[in-house]
Amino acid sequence: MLHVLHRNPPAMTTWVPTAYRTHTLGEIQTLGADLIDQTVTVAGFMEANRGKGAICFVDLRDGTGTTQIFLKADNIGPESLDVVQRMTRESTLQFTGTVSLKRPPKVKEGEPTPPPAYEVLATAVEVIARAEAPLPLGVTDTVNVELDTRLDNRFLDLRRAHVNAMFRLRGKVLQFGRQHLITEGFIETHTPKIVATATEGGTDLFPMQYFETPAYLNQSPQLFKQLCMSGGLERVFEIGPAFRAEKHDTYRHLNEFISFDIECSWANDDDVMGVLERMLHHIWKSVAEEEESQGLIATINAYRATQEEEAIEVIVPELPFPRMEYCDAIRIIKEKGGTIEWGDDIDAENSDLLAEDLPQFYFLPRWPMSLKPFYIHHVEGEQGSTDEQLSRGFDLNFGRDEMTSGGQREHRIEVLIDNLKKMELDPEEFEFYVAGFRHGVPPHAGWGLGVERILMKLTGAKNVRETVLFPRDRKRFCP
RNA sequence: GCCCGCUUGGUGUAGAGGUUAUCAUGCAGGAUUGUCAUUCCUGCGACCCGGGUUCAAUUCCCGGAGUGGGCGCCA
Repeated sequence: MLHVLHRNPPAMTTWVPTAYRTHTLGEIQTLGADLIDQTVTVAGFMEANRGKGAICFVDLRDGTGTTQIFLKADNIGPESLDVVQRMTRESTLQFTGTVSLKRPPKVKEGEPTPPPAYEVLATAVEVIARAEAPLPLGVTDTVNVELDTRLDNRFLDLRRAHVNAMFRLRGKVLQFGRQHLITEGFIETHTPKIVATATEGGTDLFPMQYFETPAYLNQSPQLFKQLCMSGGLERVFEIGPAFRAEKHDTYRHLNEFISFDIECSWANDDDVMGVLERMLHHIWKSVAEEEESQGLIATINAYRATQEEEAIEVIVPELPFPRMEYCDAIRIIKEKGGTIEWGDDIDAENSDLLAEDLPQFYFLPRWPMSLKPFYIHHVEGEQGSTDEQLSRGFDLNFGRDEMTSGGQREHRIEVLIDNLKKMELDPEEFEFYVAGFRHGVPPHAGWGLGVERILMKLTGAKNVRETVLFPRDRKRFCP
């Protein structure tokens, strides 16, 4: 039932009364027994009104839950009653009244009686903003709405319980991830988003004007977080936007996304894979165990049930995550009949073959150096099956989808300059970066994780746009 | 960028070369009701744009626009 919203705030949250309300609607339910007969002022969106006669019921919704407002002509006056009865759905209303125990619904014999609920017996109403009708999309309607229609009217879409839950869950995921990294000694940083140099090779960037000079929106915090290592910050993380002007159009790509990045000194690729799997494990475990997060998942599942979609289940991944080295991945793909040669990138079709046996998280370490960017470290003597140089770069996949790429970074300045030249990049253009390696630098490693892709896996979203408030893609940058 | 599909009331859909274009949801009005996905009655509201074929096109063909899926690339 869609009206069962799992939005009551956790006990630790304090909702201080504001100019427009003395209590949240969630509080009316959670504190109801103590509030009986007290006068309260509440405010919210009118989800529905029932009753055209001498009485009327309003389902009022705010950010914490839904509560029924009971109106009787005797209490509120015939004029106010009429106003509410004629009110359009999703209008914002403010009610003053007394808290009372809601009469229990009639239940069929044999069915359990629901727990006590509370309502507000209204004595006054204030229309704050009347909603125009019809709504571009129904907030509580059971009809399916296409993603494009939803995104055009995102503010209304967000009022839908399962969509709202998605973004609350997004906040939770960021909170749990942040929490974990802090316990491992990482500090939160921010790197610039306006950059002078093409970050990793000069393509696929959004150009912009910086006063008199051309500049770009940064595609990744990569080079700057490495400079933090040279600066002795030792362990940093950043949760921030990255911009890529790639003209892709798929369920998992955005032109602006939030990158969850870390960089860690005195560490190699294996060390930061450990950080990554511990962090993801913590996020999944927290979502699976924390009451409020479970409520959000339940809200999403309640909606999925109306769409006849399978319920999502938060399966906490076991530590350590499986590791499948690049060479083994190539071998397995070939065994399964996939078309691939050593040195090729692993395309979607071949990823599907790997995902048959590894449907959840797994690491793909030790890619060929030729497939990795200039800043990735390699160890001489580590050769693949065709004798070519392996790198210390890795990916983390969830089934067929790439979640993360990371690796140990090249801290040897001669090798770094050599890499730049081999990849036909001009070391001069990267002078601001290369300079950071001239006066001592710790070996270091790190990764970047797509927050939206994590959310997709957690919530069963089939399109990454579902996990972003106002997604930017090839065709959309408004709203 | 390439390949494939789709476009019908506010939303989401069914459908046929020709009669009043289906259903759900919604909206308006009414009856009933301490309701709770209320129920019942009445009404409202749609064939993406341009061209072509045809006696007749919303339906078939071509083009455009929009949109969805797959791929490349990536997080």
